This record gives sequence, structure tokens and C-alpha cells, in this order.
Amino acid sequence: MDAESAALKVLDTAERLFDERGVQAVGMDAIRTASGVSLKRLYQVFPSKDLLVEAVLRRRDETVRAALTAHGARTADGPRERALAVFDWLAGWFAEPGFRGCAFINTFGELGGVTPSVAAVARDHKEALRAYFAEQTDALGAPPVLADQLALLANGAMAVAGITGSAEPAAQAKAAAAVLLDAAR
Amino acid sequence: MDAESAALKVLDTAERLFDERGVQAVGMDAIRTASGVSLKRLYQVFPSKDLLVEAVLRRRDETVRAALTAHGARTADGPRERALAVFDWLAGWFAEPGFRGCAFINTFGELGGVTPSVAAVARDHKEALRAYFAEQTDALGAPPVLADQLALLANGAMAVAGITGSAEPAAQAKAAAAVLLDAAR
DNA sequence: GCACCGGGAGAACGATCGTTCTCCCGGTCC
DNA sequence: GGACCGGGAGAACGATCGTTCTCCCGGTGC
Repeated sequence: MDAESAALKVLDTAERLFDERGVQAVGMDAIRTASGVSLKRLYQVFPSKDLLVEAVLRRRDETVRAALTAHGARTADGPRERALAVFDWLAGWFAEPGFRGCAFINTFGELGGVTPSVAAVARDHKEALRAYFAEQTDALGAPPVLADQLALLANGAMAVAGITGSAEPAAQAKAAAAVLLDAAR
Repeated sequence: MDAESAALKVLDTAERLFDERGVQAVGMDAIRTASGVSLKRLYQVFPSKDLLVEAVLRRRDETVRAALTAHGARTADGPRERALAVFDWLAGWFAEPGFRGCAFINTFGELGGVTPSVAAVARDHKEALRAYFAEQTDALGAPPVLADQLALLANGAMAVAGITGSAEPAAQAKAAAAVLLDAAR
């Protein structure tokens, strides 16, 4: 097993276990066992657990950004539709089995007060979501605050869907977003 | 020091430390040192850390519910104003020094996947917030989904304010809530 | 064939944590 | 006054965790 595929397996495994149980409840040994990557190799690729956590979050950040723009480009044909399509994407995510909330919100809650790098990645990620909404609202000529408000709806949906285990918040947030978009015209 | 005042000191100290650093990063010994309550007494009042965590969350739940209704009764004179007053209350909370997000969102992210009692308290608390909004929207004759949407705005504001360290989300959410309330008339 | 190198499996180490136990002291009842 | 009780301070214990080390094996160059 070469270093590259080991890193991939470790990132996949760690992301899944962190989502399921939180970061601190998952030991490096559990990641080793679940991924099949030896501890020696694991520490070659990620020299500490903190760096692994950061790498998982950074990869997830890129994945979500790419998925958002891809989903927007595929299913929507205007700024308004692209903004609303975010909530359809959320609906699919919330419905995945084992969904337990946004990794950035959850990890920030657990480690944000102690690990500045975690807080920074979470901040960057949430800013990127806001910026994506801002692209669409700017194209509509809407006031800048509308992008923040759409982001609040999206983040609220993530938090509530994670805690309640329901996918409904996505549709509720989408309907609210439509009202806000219409009111800004 | 009697058991009652010891319990109070422990709850106050644990709540503050958990908010600052997360639950798992705070040892029982740190609570002992910061509260001045001996370990023996601490374990007499809260027989395990899990029970202490649950007690902290349950007390916080009651505190927030009481503060919400008190704030609504004091500053607002109609259902619409009472719903909007929630966001003013959020603004004051977000501006407190050291604010790092909602304890229920944060603790759910850290322990919700492993400790069912934590997940249950978080669910109850978020349901109570939704129910408070529902009281106001029902009084307005608005459709039930409006309460869910206002709750999404409030929870999104908590998450984003915690991560970004800004109090702005409260005002942004309030403005969005006003638009939704007006659209439902 | 053989020395050598990299990697796997898992033991080992030091730190920390939740929880319990020991020791000691001050107040209290008779 | 003296035996007793409850509580404080902190050591002790067992488990777990992040990280490193040891041992061993299989492949590779010559």
C-alpha cells in the first residue's frame, strides 16, 4: 500500500468515524483498525491527530464547495434558482443514513474553543457558503444582507436537521428563502 | 459548604468551562479546582460526569426558556413583536464576551452521537424554541411552518455567530424574520 | 544466497482522565 | 473530654489515548 492510497483510506475512515462519534471519542487506533492502514504509515502521512483533523476538514471543505457549484450549475439556470438549489442539495444530504449535522458546526463546537486551526477552517467554510449565496444575490441586484440571511437559513437547517434527525428543515428553509428572494425584487 | 450551594457552584463552573473548552476537554479535576468543591462532594451531588453534563444542559434549558418568555413578556406587546423580540435577546447573548455558540448545538456535535441523553436534551430544547415561536405564529393565524422557519433563522444565527464571533447574525435574522412574518399576513 | 530496507502488527510508554480511597481534621453529642 | 461522624485535600487506581519503539517478515539489488 503506497502513501497516497493510505492517505485516502485514512481520510475517508476518519471523516466517517468523526461524523458518527465526534473527534475526541475516536482514537487513532480505531482509525487504524477501520482503515487497515498501519499506525506507522498513518503517522508518516499525518504526523499528529490534530493535523489529521485539520486535513479531514480541509478536504471536506473542498468537497462541499465543489458539490455546491456543481449542483448549482447542473440543476439551475439562473441566480435565483441556483440559490434555491442549495436547499435541494441540503435535502439530499440530510436524508443520507447516519446524517448527524454539519461537520464544521459539530467540530467547531467540540474543538473550536481549544484548537484555533479548527476554528479557522470552520470560519473559512461558512464564509465560502455565504460567498456562494452572495454571488447569486449580487447577480440579482439584491442587497448584500440577503446572502447572509440565506446562509443563516442554510446553517439553521443543518443544525436543526442534525439534532432532530429530520430532513424537513431543508424544504422549510427553501420556502423561506424563496420568500426572502421575492421580497428583495 | 452544604450540598445545595456545592451543586450550584459546580453547575455554574461546569457550564462556564464546558462553554469555553467543550465537554471532553474539561476534567473533573478542573471543575473541582475552579469551583472549590471537593471531589468527594462533587461525586455525592453528581455521581458521574455524564450526569453532571446532563444536569448542566437541563438547567441551561430551563434558564433559556424562562429568559425567552420573560424577555417576550417585558419588551413586546403582541405576537409579532414577541417573535421578533427573540432575535433581540439573541443579539444581547451573542455580544457577551467569550460567546462561542449555543451549548446544545455544540454539545450535540461533540456527544450527541455517543450519549443519547445529550441528544435528547438538545432535541427537547430546540423543540421548545420552535414551540415558543409556534405560540406567536398561531396567535397571528399564520401557517404552522412559519414557526419552523423562524426557528431555523434563530438556530442559524446561533451557529454562525458562534463560529464567526460576530453578533451581526442576530440583526440579520431579525430582519429576515420580519419579512417572513409580513409575507404570512 | 544474502545483506538490507521498508513496512506491518502490536507492545510499550508517558500522560491524562474518571472515579475511588486514604488520611486527617474540626465539630458534635453524651 | 472523648468517641464518632462528615467533609476536605489529594494520592491512588485502572482505563484509555496519542505517540513511539521493537520485532519480524518479504521483497530487492548484487
